[in-house]
Amino acid sequence: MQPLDTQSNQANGGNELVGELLSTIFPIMDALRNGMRSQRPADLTEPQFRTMGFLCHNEGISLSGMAEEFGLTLPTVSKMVDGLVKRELVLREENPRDRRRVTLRLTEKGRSVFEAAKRNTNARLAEMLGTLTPDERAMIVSTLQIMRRVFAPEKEIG
Amino acid sequence: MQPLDTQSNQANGGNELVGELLSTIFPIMDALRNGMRSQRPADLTEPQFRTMGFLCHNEGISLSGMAEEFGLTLPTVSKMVDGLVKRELVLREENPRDRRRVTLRLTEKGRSVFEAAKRNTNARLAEMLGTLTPDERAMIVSTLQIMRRVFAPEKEIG
DNA sequence: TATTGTTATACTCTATAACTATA
DNA sequence: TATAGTTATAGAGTATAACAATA
Repeated sequence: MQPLDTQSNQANGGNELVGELLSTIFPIMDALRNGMRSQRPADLTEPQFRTMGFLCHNEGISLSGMAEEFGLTLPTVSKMVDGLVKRELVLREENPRDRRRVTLRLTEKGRSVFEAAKRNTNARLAEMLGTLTPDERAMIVSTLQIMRRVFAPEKEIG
Repeated sequence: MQPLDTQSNQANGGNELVGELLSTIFPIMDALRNGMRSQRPADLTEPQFRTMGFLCHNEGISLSGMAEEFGLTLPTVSKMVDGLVKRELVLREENPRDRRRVTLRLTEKGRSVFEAAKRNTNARLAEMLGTLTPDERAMIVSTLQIMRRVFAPEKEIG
């Protein structure tokens, strides 16, 4: 949102970048949250959106698998899943091979709510990004790939 | 964190970008939160960090000014400021010219805690970005400027 | 009457500690 | 004994509704 102290970020290599990075991603996160919240009552918070997006591609994962994936504690994901189960967006099922383990997946309703939130989020962000030229968008694509190498090295998009 | 459904984002202009944008900024936000939380007991949450960064450059702003700036409601910022006041990081003062109004500023402790969190956050992110080549960093700088034109048009860094 | 802010209430997100059930 | 998960508790962040004080 703000430069957060531009003056002191002009020294060396990566450091120079950080203030600009923060004052760019904060407004993006704001726009993202607005997109997810814009169609009540089927709206989702950012953690719920991430959780359901992950379940969309990792059906049957356990709670501890999710906790590790997201870098959160077990009680945190357990409680977050509680909320999604209460809204009938996610199913908690027992794993018969190891009855300590829970397996998770989206309900049909969950999938459709997630897809709607994603469409909405995409539409909002895409509309904003659509004001750029093709060259500018291509430059963003290349740069995002570089940034993912740094911040999400194990999660390249194929 | 995840692509969140790469397949369906390959159609038109801005839309193609959105999946890549999300799977890039989520891990960045994770790294940022880790940086802010890494030196207890003086750690800050992301909203606290943003609030204090804003106060750092806008001493004397009112609660409603902050609420508008952040796109939050008055009760929300009032309560968040409560927490910062309780930790003696922010001062709430009465404005004698309009006694309905509150003016806010960082305490000395607040300033030093914020600077420490910022140093820590910067160091962590800068270390990660420092693995890139100068050309790659220059490309990121240019791209962030483009993205700010889209998502934070009124807040250019001078 | 309109504006500024607080309080009451409720829900989500997060953590640590203590617990249960299963392996 | 170790692992998977839940429950208890607590604090932060968010909202809406109802309120008080000031203009």
